[in-house]
Amino acid sequence: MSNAATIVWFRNDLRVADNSALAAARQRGGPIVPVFIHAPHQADEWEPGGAGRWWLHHSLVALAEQLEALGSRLVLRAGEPLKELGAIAQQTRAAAVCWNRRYEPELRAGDARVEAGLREAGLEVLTFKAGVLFEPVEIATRDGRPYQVFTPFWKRCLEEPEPETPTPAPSSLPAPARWPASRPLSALKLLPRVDWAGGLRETWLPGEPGAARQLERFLEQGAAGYDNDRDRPDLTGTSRLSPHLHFGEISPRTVWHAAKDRLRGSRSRRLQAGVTSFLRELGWREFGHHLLHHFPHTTDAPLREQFAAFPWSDDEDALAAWQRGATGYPIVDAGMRELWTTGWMHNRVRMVVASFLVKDLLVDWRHGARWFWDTLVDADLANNTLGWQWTAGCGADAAPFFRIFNPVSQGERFDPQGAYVRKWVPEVAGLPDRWLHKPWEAPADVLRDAEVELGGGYPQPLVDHAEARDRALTIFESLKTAKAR
DNA sequence: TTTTGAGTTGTTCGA
DNA sequence: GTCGAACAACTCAAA
Repeated sequence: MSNAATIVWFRNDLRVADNSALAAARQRGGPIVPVFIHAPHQADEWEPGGAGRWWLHHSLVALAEQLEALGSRLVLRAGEPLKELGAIAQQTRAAAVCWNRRYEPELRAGDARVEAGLREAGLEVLTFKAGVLFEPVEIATRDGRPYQVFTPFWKRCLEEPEPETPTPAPSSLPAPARWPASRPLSALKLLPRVDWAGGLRETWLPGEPGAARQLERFLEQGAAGYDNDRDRPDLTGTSRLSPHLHFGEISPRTVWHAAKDRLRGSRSRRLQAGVTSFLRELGWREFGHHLLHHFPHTTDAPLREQFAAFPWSDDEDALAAWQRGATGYPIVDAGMRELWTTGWMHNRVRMVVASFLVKDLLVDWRHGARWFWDTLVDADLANNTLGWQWTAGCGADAAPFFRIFNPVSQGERFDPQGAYVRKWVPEVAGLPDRWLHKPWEAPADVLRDAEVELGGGYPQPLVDHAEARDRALTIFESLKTAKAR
């Protein structure tokens, strides 16, 4: 055992439990220097948006508290990671730097440069798997190629050895003789200047304890019904773990094993089915990382190349109406407003609003991806890219081009009593269920009784869905013939 | 190399 | 109201 200090560089792993880098540093025996470096220009093209920065701020507060409870601290810095880590290593006489690996293209390249620089400076660098269940390079087809279809990908993952059992949080962390300088959190300027985050505060508890609580609550209350209820935005049928997973406040291994443990001693078919489909959703997260690792250009370009020629509309008014939840389709508007207020949107509704933007309004999926990126607290490059490309039909799925969501029938199917729409679109709340998802079809007297004025308090539909659908199908058709020629 | 089976989440029409 | 078929053709993954 060496007595030299070890730096643990925290990034998207803001937790002390099942943190491989932290556990390895602890094993080395010397003092530990936990560091977070705010480096907003690491990924120029995809800098975190406002909602993500809000979350990060609070997650850092929580991490600092966790570390203090273990007799340690969180050293906050801003600037070039290589420079900062080098300086901290000198001050603390550290011999090694540990971190958990990331998979986003630009971050991965940056990490490689930092690793090379630190080694050049004579430091040991140790990196670990902690953010995924299966690393992108571990999973390949028989031909050694990356998977592009989910089902065989996940089947293959399930043939792997079970993900490692999570390691518990260390019971204490030895402090260095002298702490290096740390900036105050406020200096990172992560919080919005104008406080628009009230809805976020009411909805979320960022940080490791909040993540653990959320997982526990989900496994107790949500897991058994997950198979059925996860599609219902009017219920709390989903796990709502996405932002916690994104910031690494809980590890996917912890989620995996906790979900499996929940099955122990239970013979409930529903619970079994719920846990299986929940784990499959974790699998989609894995698949997103797998694809982004192997196809790094897909953040900004379609995976299926013929889609590069898609004649997207540049209707900025339509995009703006979608963004502020004023399309005239209640389920779409409800989703967009939920997003704006809480920094999150139910997964089923994400598909509906995305399909509407891309296929009804014919707006480039990249505009949608950008908006989600800026407004989601769980904004994650891998998941966001996969989701939008899937919706647009240009992604990994061999997409049947006719898969166009009907915002009315989706609303009626998944928000049957209208609780979700009424919550987020109060302008139409007075309508009876029958007309709630299609106010423009309601008779005049029904509208009057419900105090709904179309084109006044609530907009007329931006487009006619049936016409929009035909338009989209025609364009998809032309893409095909263009390619055949 | 060639063949074969299959692909998260849909919609609409007509019986 | 419910159900099955049609919506085309392509690409992926495995045999």
